[in-house]
Amino acid sequence: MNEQNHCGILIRQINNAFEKKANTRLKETNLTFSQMSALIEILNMPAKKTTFKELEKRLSLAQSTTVGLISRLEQKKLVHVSGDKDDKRIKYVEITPLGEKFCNEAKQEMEDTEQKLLENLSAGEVETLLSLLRKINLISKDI
Amino acid sequence: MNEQNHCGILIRQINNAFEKKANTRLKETNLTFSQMSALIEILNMPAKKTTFKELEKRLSLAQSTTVGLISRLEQKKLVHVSGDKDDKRIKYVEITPLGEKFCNEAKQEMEDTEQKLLENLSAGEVETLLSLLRKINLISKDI
DNA sequence: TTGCGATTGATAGCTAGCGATTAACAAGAG
DNA sequence: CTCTTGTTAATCGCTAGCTATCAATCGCAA
Repeated sequence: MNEQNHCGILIRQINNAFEKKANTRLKETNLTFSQMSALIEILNMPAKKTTFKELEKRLSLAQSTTVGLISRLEQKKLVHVSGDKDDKRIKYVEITPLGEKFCNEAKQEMEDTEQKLLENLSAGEVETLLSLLRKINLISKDI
Repeated sequence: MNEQNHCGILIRQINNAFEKKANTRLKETNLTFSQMSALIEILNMPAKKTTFKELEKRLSLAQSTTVGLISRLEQKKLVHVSGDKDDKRIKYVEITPLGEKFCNEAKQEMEDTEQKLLENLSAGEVETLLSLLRKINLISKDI
């Protein structure tokens, strides 16, 4: 019925649907999908700490979006924000133990949702899809 | 460097990056990516007309989001809204000639952006990707 | 006919995302 | 040292998306 051939529109629809479902499941954890994605990215960094600027690049977000996101995480005590004593422009964001705990709980919910999204694909198809998505994700940062 | 294995997060990042770029290019057309997606969907319908409810389903949006989106398109005179004389709950949205003109201009900009996103993939890889995305898009509506 | 469940749309209040602008600061050229 | 250029963060005003809730309407069953 809906034979969509535009890659951008397809990705947008899948993203909207997935995010909606993930946020429903995440509601009990008091985290949004976006907030969880940020926490996962911080956890992947050495010392579980990074700069605002680096996080912005990793998440493909605008600078103004990153500020707001971190601010909401800070209010919930899930991250700790600090300055750099040498370069006063730079700010760091570091995950707290509470943040790490919440993140791990939430990650499980998201993985369950992913499972459902991919359940009609074979293991090989899933690998192919992930590999192609990783490839265009690299390009997408500077098109 | 950034070895992301979560399908949901990958899709989210690609979508953010693509939407950002597409909106930049679309700025001259006075349309957003989201508005253009809606216009394309309406154009695909017989008589270039559909109900609010049907559009909502096609776009995988929430009902409240659809109302706001159509309202902004109506303000720009790109769609025309009307009621059903039999069932007073139902509202129709119909694309105007102006809307069709804007949509076609904007579609070209989006396709150029898609071209860039996919330029590192072979023709076969693009087909594989689209086919897998279509497959999970169908599932995504009811996970 | 009345009344109840289902459907459809509207509204309010929130997070998330963007661009544009401003401010603070760093670093290098002269 | 001063000026200029580039980098980083903060803020404002907007679109977009969501849930929850309310209101109107329809259809059907009793």
